[in-house]
Amino acid sequence: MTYGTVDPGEGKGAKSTLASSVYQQLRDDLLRGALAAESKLRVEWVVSRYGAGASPVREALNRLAAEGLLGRHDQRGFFLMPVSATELEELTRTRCWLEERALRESISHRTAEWEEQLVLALHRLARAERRLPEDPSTNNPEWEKLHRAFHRALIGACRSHWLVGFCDQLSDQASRYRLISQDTPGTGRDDLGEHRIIAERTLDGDADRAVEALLNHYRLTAARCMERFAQGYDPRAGVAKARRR
Amino acid sequence: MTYGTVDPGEGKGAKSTLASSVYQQLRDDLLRGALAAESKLRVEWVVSRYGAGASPVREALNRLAAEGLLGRHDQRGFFLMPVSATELEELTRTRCWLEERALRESISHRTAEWEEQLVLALHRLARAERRLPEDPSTNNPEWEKLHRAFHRALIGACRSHWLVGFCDQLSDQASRYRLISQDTPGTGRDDLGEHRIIAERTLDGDADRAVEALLNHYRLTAARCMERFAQGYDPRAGVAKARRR
DNA sequence: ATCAGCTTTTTTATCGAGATTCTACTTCAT
DNA sequence: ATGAAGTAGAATCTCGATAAAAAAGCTGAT
Repeated sequence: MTYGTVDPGEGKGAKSTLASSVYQQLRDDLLRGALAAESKLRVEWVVSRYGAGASPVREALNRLAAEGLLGRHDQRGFFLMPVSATELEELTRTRCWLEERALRESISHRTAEWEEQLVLALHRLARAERRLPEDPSTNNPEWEKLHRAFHRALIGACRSHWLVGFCDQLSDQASRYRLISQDTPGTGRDDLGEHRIIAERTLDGDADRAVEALLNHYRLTAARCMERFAQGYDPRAGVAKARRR
Repeated sequence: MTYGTVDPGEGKGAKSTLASSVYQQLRDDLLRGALAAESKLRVEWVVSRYGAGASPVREALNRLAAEGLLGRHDQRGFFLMPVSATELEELTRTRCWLEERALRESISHRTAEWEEQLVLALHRLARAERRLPEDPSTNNPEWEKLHRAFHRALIGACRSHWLVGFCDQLSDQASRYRLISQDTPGTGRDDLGEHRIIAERTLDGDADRAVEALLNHYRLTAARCMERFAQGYDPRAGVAKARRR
């Protein structure tokens, strides 16, 4: 009847805390779009789902709220941030501003090591399948990871961990929209080709055209989400009904 | 002599939670530079200082860590983020990138209401004293608040709450550096004049020159902090002794 | 003296119960 | 019916105690 009867060992998290473990899992599920249907996030529900006490769960929720993936009203608990077309627009706009700056700085301060990292990231991305082989209707988490790593590598030489962090944060938000809206790849789009062009121009030091390709990449993705959004997305996720105080 | 022995009702925070209250107070103290001498932040210490249980305190610490004001190592607690010259440099650089973009967007999407807010913010700032009248060696919290409000108003029309949030975050960090290094105003610097010029050029729609003034403003402040830093700042604050793992 | 290994002390992280606050529902008067 | 007031239920938030982990202290051999 020890404390963590089942828990801390569960899986791999050898020396991490329960709070961090819940944080990670919940975050993954958030980005995966797995929870977008519910607006309110009751602590008790999270507790029973991830098998941890209220205290670590609350810590995890607080972190996620500070990151903008959840919302919080004092004495009224936590809720999933609603999704909307205008929010997606604002998100994309901001993302383009920051990523442009980051990419330009990266290019103008490039190092040999950074270039190698980028080549590597592209290669790995090329090797991965976007959809799961066994179930082509589901996104491949491995691809998602490599995709993020590629974009991360792209701006890795910008000499600002702040800017990198902000881009990551926006990237998380964008992922959420993309996976919620079930953006189906392959439909008249050459994912790999787009990334290859971005990398090529970047490695060539052609900042203007690299930025152009990168921004088009983001805007195209956003536009496709918007479509799905408009046509048939169940708006249950947006029900947060921002209540007054 | 505890802080809020009588706790939640204390003062005005009628319907907020203890966690939020601790968060606010601790955050203020962090920015005020009041705690910079200690590197480690023991939970028990915070508990006894702010008069709340461990759970709300931990929630507050988690929020602050997610914001970058604190650091955290699993199973090893929280610590104050160390300060350093290179970090200040990186911070300033990032800040200039983001604020430039925000100001340009604000100017090119300006509205009458935004302009009025800006005029108002400048007026209020002009009325406030930077130092406390009774003790000229201490910064006036009221001025700090109005100063922040001014810069916030400046970028208020940029149409991105994300960008505004990022700028706020960097602004917090910059405040911390400024107040830690005890940047003494009045020494050969016309604070109000700088802000007035920024506002004028902004209201004139002269984006290029407004940005120039704004960035000079930030860079000058950073340079003054750096001086203080180099000459006589007690580096106890930076002792975080980045321990491996 | 120095360092590995063990013991003690300090600190962090977690749980379970209880107090407080909000929400939903019922009742009653207009 | 509509709306206000009161009540029962559910959820959030908080505390105090306890387990787990890390840090500090100690012993003894090389």
